[in-house]
Amino acid sequence: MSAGATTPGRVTIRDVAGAAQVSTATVSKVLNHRPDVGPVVRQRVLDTIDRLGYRPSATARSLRVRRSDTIAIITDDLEGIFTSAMMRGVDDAASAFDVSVFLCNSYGDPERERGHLLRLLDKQVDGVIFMSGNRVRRRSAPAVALGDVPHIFLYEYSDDEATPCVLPDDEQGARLAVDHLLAAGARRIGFINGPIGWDASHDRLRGYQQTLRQQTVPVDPALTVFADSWNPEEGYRIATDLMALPSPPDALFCASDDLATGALAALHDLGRAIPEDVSVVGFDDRPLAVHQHPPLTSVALPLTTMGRIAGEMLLAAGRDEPVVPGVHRVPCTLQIRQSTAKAGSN
Amino acid sequence: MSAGATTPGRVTIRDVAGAAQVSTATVSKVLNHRPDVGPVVRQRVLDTIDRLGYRPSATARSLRVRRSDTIAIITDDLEGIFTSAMMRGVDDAASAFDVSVFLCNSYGDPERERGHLLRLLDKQVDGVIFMSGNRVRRRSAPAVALGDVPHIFLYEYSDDEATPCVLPDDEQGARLAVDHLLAAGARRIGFINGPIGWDASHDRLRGYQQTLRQQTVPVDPALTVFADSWNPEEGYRIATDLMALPSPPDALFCASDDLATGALAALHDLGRAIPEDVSVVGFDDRPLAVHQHPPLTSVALPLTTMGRIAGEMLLAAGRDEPVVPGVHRVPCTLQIRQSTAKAGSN
DNA sequence: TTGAAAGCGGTACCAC
DNA sequence: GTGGTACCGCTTTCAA
Repeated sequence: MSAGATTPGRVTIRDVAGAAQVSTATVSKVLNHRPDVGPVVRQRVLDTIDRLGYRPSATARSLRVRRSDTIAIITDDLEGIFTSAMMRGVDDAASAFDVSVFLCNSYGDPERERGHLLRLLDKQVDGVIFMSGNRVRRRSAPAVALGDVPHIFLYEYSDDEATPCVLPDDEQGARLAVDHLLAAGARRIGFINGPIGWDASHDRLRGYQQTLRQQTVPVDPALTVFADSWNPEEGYRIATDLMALPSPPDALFCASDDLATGALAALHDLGRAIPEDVSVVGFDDRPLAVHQHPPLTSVALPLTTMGRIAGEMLLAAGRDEPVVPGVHRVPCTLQIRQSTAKAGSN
Repeated sequence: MSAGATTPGRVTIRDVAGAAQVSTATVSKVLNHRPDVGPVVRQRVLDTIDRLGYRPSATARSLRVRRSDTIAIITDDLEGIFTSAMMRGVDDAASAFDVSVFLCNSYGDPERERGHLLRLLDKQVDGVIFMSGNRVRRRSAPAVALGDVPHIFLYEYSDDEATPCVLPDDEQGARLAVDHLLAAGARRIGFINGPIGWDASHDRLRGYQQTLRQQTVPVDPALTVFADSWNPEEGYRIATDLMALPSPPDALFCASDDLATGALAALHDLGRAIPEDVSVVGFDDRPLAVHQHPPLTSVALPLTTMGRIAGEMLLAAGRDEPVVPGVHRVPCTLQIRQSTAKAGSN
């Protein structure tokens, strides 16, 4: 048998040092890619390390260097429809840097958030992402003062302008949709907007109106309706109303895929052909969009990208790289499917 | 100013000891609710602790006691439709014990799983949950030998019978559905089953057949169809076929909500009234079920409960409590909505 | 280039 | 009941 760990449990840096005939200091230097180790000694240490299957204890290291190579996500809604895509983005960024991610669910309750935060601080997390699982809204400050622990808001924001926040570019997303509909020949675009209480609704309305004006298409206020909820039922109701107008729309821009599915159902019931009679575009590009009849063109929220950016910013902050405070808007993209007519096909 | 930490950074156990005129050993005992501390000293220590706002370093503690009060979830699909509900269950269980949860996404890639596991082991995790984000399937052994770190399979399983796994009781779920349909007066229940490659499909078929036999209702093989996928398109196709039978079904039991939505669409297109002409029940009880027309009765997977149970079992194992190996089936529940006729209303 | 040794912040054994 | 102190496993001066 080769010389190995004589200690019971895990093999430690001391075992390696012993077996390689060097001090623990030297092993540590090799581990951390320090230049001040002779090539032959370094190689001997390296060999010993994998002969013994040595793995440094992250815990011991954390205690020393006061970093844990760990970040955390605190979300108010773990089951929110947008949660997992953003989490994946964060996870991707973290994994790329060998950083682990804690997941915490606060249920939107400051007391729970506080509990999680304290525990995270005790565990030396290197950063925290506060993430909303649903539509963007302002939130209050973190339930615990974070001191010098970097943190970022993801899909939500607060009064504190100093801490960065990452949001989708709703206005630009709306422009994408309207541009596409105009190019497809639409001239009267009905806008089934989200409820009036949400920031996204206002941003998207701005994008909608600007694009029309820019293309010198008249903006008819009767064509814009704020829904009472983001649900299909509202989409159905509003689409029905809009199509009953004396001069009905030839396209519908819906602020969510759910609203759009309701609108599709309404158009079916009215016997309108999609996209021949009226084109429909949704917003969010959730998986259900592809299963509609016809498959739904939709503005995709850049959720995974947002998560990745938030993760990268946080990790950069941890490495003392400069971090830009304020709002970071990530552009949406358009997923074109069969619910909208092809360009020039009016 | 009160006597406080004189050291720069965080306040440590030594600061508390100094300020309270006791040894660090005593502070530690108070922290850990050891009985061998006098009441007056204990109180003095307690007071000092919150006067100084002292919080013990979890990292230092972990190093000593070789526990991190941390568990991990490794999933093959962070964005799977069932992922977040199970995660929430795990999170609830963990939070109740002041344990934090690492979230890792392997993308189903053993190499990534390996990377995550090594990192987790380095960080002294107290346990690992391997979780599938989609339908239950057999998986290979963990990509790294876990030694004495407890682990559990959640919504997946492996050959290794020694490690516990937590699964939904698909057979019982099917019985629930069929019982309900029979009670509602159905006599010819079409079964739009999942694809044949999935365990759930076979378990549910067994439940379906057993219930019929038990109630002495004839089992017509022509009424059971394995779908090619879990998607609505398949549900539409198969429902159409079934309704074209010489003696068509008076109820449809669908193995997923997606299949059920397809079936609903088919029935609409055929002009059949739901539930008057035919009752429909889905499986999974996803949020979309409630938005169908009519709202869909569905067998609910006990996802959050499963997550909670897995979390609790894992934590129990960490505290050396007995853990039952083998398969743990968690019962499904039935969400009754308007797509099925009321009992006795045939 | 290499190593001895002093911590990081707790815990727990053992003596008093 | 209370305290002294040797660790847990690693990093980091600083001297040789």
